[in-house]
Amino acid sequence: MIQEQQTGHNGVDENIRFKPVKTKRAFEEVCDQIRLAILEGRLEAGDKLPAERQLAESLDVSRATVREAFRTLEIAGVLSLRKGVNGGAVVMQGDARPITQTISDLLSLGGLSLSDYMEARVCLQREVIKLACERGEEADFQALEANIDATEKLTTVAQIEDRTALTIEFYHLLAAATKNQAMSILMSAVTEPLGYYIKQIGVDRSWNVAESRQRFVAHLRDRNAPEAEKEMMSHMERLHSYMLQRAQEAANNRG
Amino acid sequence: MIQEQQTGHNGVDENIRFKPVKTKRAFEEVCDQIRLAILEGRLEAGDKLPAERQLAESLDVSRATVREAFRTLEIAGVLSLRKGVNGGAVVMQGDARPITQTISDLLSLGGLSLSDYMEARVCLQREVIKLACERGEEADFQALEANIDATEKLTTVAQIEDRTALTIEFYHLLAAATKNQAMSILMSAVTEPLGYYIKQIGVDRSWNVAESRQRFVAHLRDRNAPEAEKEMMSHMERLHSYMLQRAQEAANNRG
DNA sequence: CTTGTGTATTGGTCTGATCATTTAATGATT
DNA sequence: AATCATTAAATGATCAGACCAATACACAAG
Repeated sequence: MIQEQQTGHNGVDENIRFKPVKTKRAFEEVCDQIRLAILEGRLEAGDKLPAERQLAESLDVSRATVREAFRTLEIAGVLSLRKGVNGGAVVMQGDARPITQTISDLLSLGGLSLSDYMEARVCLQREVIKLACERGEEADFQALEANIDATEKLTTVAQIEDRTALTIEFYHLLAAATKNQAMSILMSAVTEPLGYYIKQIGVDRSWNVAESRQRFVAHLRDRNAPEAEKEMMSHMERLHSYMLQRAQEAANNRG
Repeated sequence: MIQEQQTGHNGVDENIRFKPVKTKRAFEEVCDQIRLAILEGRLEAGDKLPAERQLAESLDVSRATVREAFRTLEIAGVLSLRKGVNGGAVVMQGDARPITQTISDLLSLGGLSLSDYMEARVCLQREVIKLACERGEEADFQALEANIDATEKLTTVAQIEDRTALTIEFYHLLAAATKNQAMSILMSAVTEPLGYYIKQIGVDRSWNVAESRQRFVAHLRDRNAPEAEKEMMSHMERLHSYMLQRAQEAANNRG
């Protein structure tokens, strides 16, 4: 049963690398064709693809196959499917949600530990702060302050959902101040899954977040990256240790 | 056509917020149920779901609907579908590929600019270097050096594909040295799309990358993060300006 | 011009069948 | 007894054709 190591005695397996055989399924082929068309510029955002029935005939596959391909690309944020006359599959500009979804899935499936996740969040945040300090405009700072004000107004327990949404928005606004779309996307992807945990374990009410955030924004406005970073880091450290602790408690209760 | 602002004259639209109606499709409902089961721990990695035919009956939907749900979760890396006896849908630990795919899609669709993308890559790289300097072990450094050696051996034009693969692997190995799964995932997601561009526009052959990488690894081994960062940054700056230039040329040729 | 009413188009779902692949059970061969 | 080829059953992959449901546009009514 033990496969003998091929050590070159037949002369051709030193440099030849075999790739595992993977027969492609029909819907994957359709996906690839569409993605290739986009990559090569034959399709671009806003273009409408043929109707399912028509495309199925063109590609000589069943409608179900086209549907699975469309579904795949819809989930990926590449296509948008709309019903009705003048509906159909339209090419989008792409969507960051799949990234967020994947992070959430990895967290709930155990493919990613909470502590690794949160450390990465801190790392990203550091870079976001640097850029935001450099490029943030007055409008960005005002948006952040408006967000803090709005959050302070929501104090009742019933409003925890809205409060959480505002907290997440705070990080979005901060990321937007970097003027870098990629940083915004990554920061969102890494922030939104927090919402679930916050809802789950509640917030640490022993501590007023608003003050810390106000100081933070003031540092941003001063273009004082080190101080802004320090302020944010102490906040995040507190949040993360609180979350890890609560997660640990929950695990103990289960086990 | 201008909608009159509702200013409370009918008394009930001040505090009531309406959410847009969004009728969920059947397959989405199935997806949600499976994801919820995972989140609540009723399903976990390794578990096998009922066969399509059986689950369709349980949920009182058609097989096609179950299929679209399974397909969605398979693409997301949550499920693995296997044919044959004892096949079926098995829950996985999650997969980072959807993130990479999404970044690629965003790039090719124009939802993300090449320069924003590359800047984010630099930012992430900085953090990766910090952590790798802190936590990298001798085995990590040796793996990096082995990678550099292997890359140097591939010099012919025909081997550019393998060369590119090794370059991408270099960044994976570096990310692995952080001992942080999330950083590895993000770095991979942001590195792999490079492969396409490198294949497309070729490499800058006027410059020996291996030397730079060797110096870089030496700094890592010395735990000298600032110098390692400096070395890597100069490399990336060169690479990125080269890529932007070539991308610009390509755009000019098209337009 | 506005408003309501059809109506054709298109994605969403269902039913039911066949194909292809994989594994396990079976049986023949050594 | 061990090994190998054969067969059978389970399961995903695909196909075919039908109907449902939402949508936008044309058109009639007021």
